[in-house]
Formats: sequence, C-alpha cells, structure tokens
Amino acid sequence: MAASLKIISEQLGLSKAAVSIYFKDPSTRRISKENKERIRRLADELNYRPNVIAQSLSSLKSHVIAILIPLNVSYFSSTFLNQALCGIQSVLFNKGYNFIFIPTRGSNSPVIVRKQLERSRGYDGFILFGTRACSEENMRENVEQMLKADYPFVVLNMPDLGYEINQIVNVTPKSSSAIRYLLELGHEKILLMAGARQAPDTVLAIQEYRECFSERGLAVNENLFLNGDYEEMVARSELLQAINNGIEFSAIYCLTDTMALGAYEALNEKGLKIPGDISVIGKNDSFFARFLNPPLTSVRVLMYEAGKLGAKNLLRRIESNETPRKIFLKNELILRLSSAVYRPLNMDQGIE
Amino acid sequence: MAASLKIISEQLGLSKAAVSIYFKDPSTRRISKENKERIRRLADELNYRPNVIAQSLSSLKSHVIAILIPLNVSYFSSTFLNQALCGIQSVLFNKGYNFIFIPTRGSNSPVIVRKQLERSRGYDGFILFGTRACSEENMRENVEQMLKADYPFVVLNMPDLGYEINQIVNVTPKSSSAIRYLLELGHEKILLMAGARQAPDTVLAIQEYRECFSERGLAVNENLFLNGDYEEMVARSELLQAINNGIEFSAIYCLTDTMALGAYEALNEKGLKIPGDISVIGKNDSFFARFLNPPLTSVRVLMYEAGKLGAKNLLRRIESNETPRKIFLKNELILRLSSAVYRPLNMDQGIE
DNA sequence: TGCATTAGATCAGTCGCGAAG
DNA sequence: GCTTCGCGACTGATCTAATGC
Repeated sequence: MAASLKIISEQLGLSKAAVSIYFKDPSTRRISKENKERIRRLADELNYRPNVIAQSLSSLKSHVIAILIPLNVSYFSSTFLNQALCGIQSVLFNKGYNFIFIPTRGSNSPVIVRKQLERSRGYDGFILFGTRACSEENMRENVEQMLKADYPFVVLNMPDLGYEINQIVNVTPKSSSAIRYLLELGHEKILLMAGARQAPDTVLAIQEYRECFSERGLAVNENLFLNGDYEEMVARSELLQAINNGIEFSAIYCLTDTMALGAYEALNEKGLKIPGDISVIGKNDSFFARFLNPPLTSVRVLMYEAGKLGAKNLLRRIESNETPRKIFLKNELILRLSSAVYRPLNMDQGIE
Repeated sequence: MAASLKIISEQLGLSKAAVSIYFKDPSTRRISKENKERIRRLADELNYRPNVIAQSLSSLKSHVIAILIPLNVSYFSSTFLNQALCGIQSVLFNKGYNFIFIPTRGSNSPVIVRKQLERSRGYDGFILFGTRACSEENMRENVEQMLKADYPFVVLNMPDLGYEINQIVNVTPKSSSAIRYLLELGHEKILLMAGARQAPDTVLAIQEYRECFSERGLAVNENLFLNGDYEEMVARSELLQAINNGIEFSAIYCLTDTMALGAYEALNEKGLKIPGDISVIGKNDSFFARFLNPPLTSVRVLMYEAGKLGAKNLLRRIESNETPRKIFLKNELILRLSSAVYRPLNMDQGIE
C-alpha cells in the first residue's frame, strides 16, 4: 500500500490539505516549521510520492497528450511517424507534457479512433496522425468526433481537410513533383508504387500523376499503379510480378523510401541497373536514402517540422485557447543518383 | 464543460450509481428499460464519455505503462529503441494497456529517472530503458528507486545488473563477437567506434576487446578507441580526424549501424575501399544494413524480442504477481560484404 | 423474495475560504 | 487589517450496503 496524503496527514494529526500545501511548495509559509519538518520526515520514511492520477483529477489537467494513430499494427518502425514523434517530443517535453499511446483492436480507422476517444476523456489534447489505413473521409469522421467532444487537437499527415482546425499539411509544390521531374527526364512509362487506393497519400499521388500526364497529352496506363502497401517486401514482390508480366516502364516513383528499398531488391534480382535501365525515386528522404547504391532520389517531407509545429499549435490552443490554424509545409525533391535521363531499354538484354 | 455522471444523473433525477451501472454494462437488468433509454439519450446528447482519470483513481488501476528513457533528447530516431517499442507495443496493445512517455529536463540518468518517478505514481508498471547516458551504476540507482517504491518494472537494454528483477539482457556469445571475427580474419589493428567511456555498451565492448586481444597475446592500442557518441556525424568526423592523425587500422567495429554510416562516409571521402582497404562491422543489424554499399556486416541484437518479452514479464508481474525473471537473448553476427580477410594497406596509394 | 434504485464512502489529490493570533 | 495556519468541499468515477415496493 503506497503512502498517500491521507495516511501522512492522519499519522501526523493534520489535514490532507496541509500536507498537500507543503508538497506543492515546500518553502510555503502557510505551514509551520515544525509541521513541515514532521511532514518531510514521515513522507521520507513512508516513501511518499504524489499520485499523478489523483492530481490530474483534482486539478482537471492531466498534462498528457494522447497520440491517436489509426493503425492496429506496431508503428514505431515507420520512419515517417518517427520523424514526427521526434518533433512532437521536442516540444512537449520542453513544456512538461507527457504523451500517451492508446491501444485499440478495431479494424478500420473510424472504429479505432472512436474507441480511442472513448478511453481518452481526461487527457489535455490530441494529435491525430493520418495513416495508410485512414482515408480522407475516415479522418473527417474522426475530426467530427473531436469537434463534437470539444477536445483540443491537431491533425498531422493528412491532406487539407477543409475544416478550420489545427492542421499541418505537407504539400508537394509542382517544382518538387517526382512525376513531373521524371517526365522532364523523358520517361513516359512511369510505374507508381503506391498503397491501397483509399490511402490519402495514394489518392493524391494518382491525382497528381493524372494531372501531369494530361498536361502533356499523355495517356495514363493504370497497370502502372501498383499497391506496395507501404511495405518493403510487398513492394518487392509486386514489382517482380509486374516485370514477370511484361509490364513496361522506365521509372518508378515509390510513395515511401521503404518501398524503394523493395524496388531496389527486385530490380537487382532482375539484373536491371539503376538508373541506367530504370530510374527510381522514393519519398520521405529517410536518413538511409543517401547511403543506398545508388543514392536514392527522394521527396523530402518535413515530418519533424510538422510534428513540432503541430505540437506547438496544440499547446497554444490548450493553454491560451488560441484559434486553430492551418500550416502548409512544402516538400522538396532531393536529387541523387537513382534517377537519370530516359534511355530506351533493350529488354532482351536487361531481363533474363 | 464536459458531461459527467453527476450531470447526467442530476438532469434525469437518478443517482450517479444508476448511471454508472448502466455504462459499465448496458445490458444490465438492474436498470429499468425506460431509464436505460433516458440515460442513453441524454448521454448521447451531452456527448458523454467516461473520464479515464477518474476511472483510474477509483479502480486504482490505470492500465498505463510508463516508459522511462534516461535521455533528454528526442529518441524516436533510434532504431534500437524503435525495435524495442514495436515489441512492447505488440504486447501492451493486445492486453489493453496504454503507454506513456514522461518528460524530464535532468542532466543525467539518475536525476532524469528520479524526476520521472516523482511524476509516475498511479501508473501500473514501468519499463526502464538503458541508454548511452545511463551507466550501469546509474541504472542500479534507478533500480533501487523502483524497488524502494515497490513499482512493477522491467529493465531493457542493459547488461545483467545482478538483481533479482525482471530484466531482458542481450548478450554477445563468443561465436558472434565482431572483434573475435575480425581477429580471425587477420586484422590486428581494429578501431572501435564506441560511445562515451561510461556507456554500458561501450564498457562491455572495450572489455570484450581486451579479452580477445589478450587471449591472442596482442597488445591493445587505446588510440583505437574512438567516441562516436552513437551519432553518424560524430563518428564520421572522429574517424576522419583519426585518419588525418595517421592512426593505422585495417578494420572498424562500430557499436551502432548509424555510426557505421558515418564510417562509410569518412572512408569514402578518404578514398578507402570497403572492405578492400578497411573492413567495417556495425551493430544492431538495422533494416538498411543490407542495402548499403557494400552491404554491412552487423551484430544483430534482438531488440524487438527484448521489448516483447519485457512487456510480457512486466504484465505477468502486474496481473499475477509472478516472480521476476531474467532472460538472456543472444546476439548474432550477420555476415555481409563489408568485412573481409586482412590485406596490408598501401597507405601511399589509399589515402590521398 | 426479487427487482430497481440510491445514499454514501472511497480513491488521492487541489483550491478557496475562514479563523485565530 | 494582515499573517499564519488549517480545513471543508470538490474533482468523476466505482463499489458496498441498504431501502422501498
């Protein structure tokens, strides 16, 4: 049985309040010196530590931010997420906020978030993180829930949802479009290694793909849209299968660097040279991108900054009730050696 | 103002207990159908959600595990930690436990952990994660604190501390020793890219280094122990400096793959071939190791398993009060192309 | 006796008010 | 009237025992 204020106060013949006052500020003058000394001694003896749960209840402030991630698998392996977490952490820790991850077993995003919210009243704020399992529509439902419950929150890793809420949006300006860049290099058969069709990132990428192609009057071949599920191994096998099926392409744009790893593997296995035969571009500019062979051209997404700004705005909302704001961060295409000017591929030679 | 049981019960002319009973089990037969319906409707209208803080206080069970990491910088970029977190998460989420990270601004490990503990009574259990900032002695102090407070806890990423506590220890069997392997390949000037001298991992590595060398009757050159601070860029510059200072070596063992990246950079800059001129071995076998140029030989550390087993044992302790157990996981040397048989280096040729 | 319901204690704190000196 | 010192009421839930019909 852990020592509590009550136990200490009873043993000393004081009120809980008196003991509480002392611990809140040991230099207080509201408690007599003798009593301070007695409290200190007994607390030390009983190894007293305040109960944060009770503190939170009584002060109606928990100093805990819940991070809601609509995904029911381990997600700390995602470099995307980890970059954002680093940014979030840098702000929250400075301001003395803890952050918590809530478990769920739901199958889809709205269910997961709803369940998380059911177990969340009492936390000071929320960070909603978009994932591959969370369509834009899903996230809108989630946002509606948050608004209805009147929770302070911020949305990360999602396209602009249109609400007047705290949101950090990472956008790709035309000048940083991987597809546009590949087209400029002369590639016209560009394979898109994306995720499931409803994943927001995939939706945006396909939209951008179509725009770029229609601008140039080129037809879009839907067979070039693969679903690598944001997993290295899936991307690898999808690509191998595409090659085996005789699908022709001279460049690949992968919506994560991890899938680009899978692409590298598949191309190596097939004896295709990067970028001699096939150009590859990744997304997120993970720290390992420049160490690959060849170094990977990648779209840098400012997730660290997104996490940092998101957390800042959330705290502003919590502590000063500032009005929500939307911030746009521009992605940047980082050129490395995995992408090159189009050169017709001699299929007989390249693929065994 | 968020709706509470009290508000609902007052508006309906019922007692808090009645409303509480309903929410605990909506199919209960202790509440009449009409009242159930009234409660449901009002709760819906007021957007009622139970307050987890109050629930925790009342049930004396928070279903929250605190993860204590004695480091005051962002740590989600560490692949080590992330692997462990994935394992932890896989267990906790299945069992319905949340997990929380506690902020601190302390300068050293005991201070950080002490501060974290001061803000932690009320959580169900603790995971103590060893870091570069936490010497073995530091961790012992932390463990003493935990024992004194009678908190359920488990220690990860630390050498065997000798206590009868829940601990998962990752050990390197002789057959997986990078140093031993390099010696067998004929290398005798082996550079050790480690961390600060008190970091547990560094202590162990230096100890192992000395053992291997003394077994073979070889003298140890302390100039070959560098402090790369577990950071890519620090490792890079330390290595460049060593090379510039004319320190001779034919192999490098880096205590993290991240530092191996730095080593790759430095060697490339100096025009030294891996493994032709210099063999490189990393540690942790991060997912990117096999994609490097050349693929990196690395000591695989089972951090995912450590996290998983640690969380399991912690929950066993919490839920069934099982006695603590210590588990040893064996590291494994994964051979790739960055390490090769010793070949005398022509310095004039190699370094410009 | 069983069904539907409630008062009140409890958890471990905080906060503002009040009473001596 | 200003300290110094301390207490009662309250936070939002759960749980036990009791009550009325």
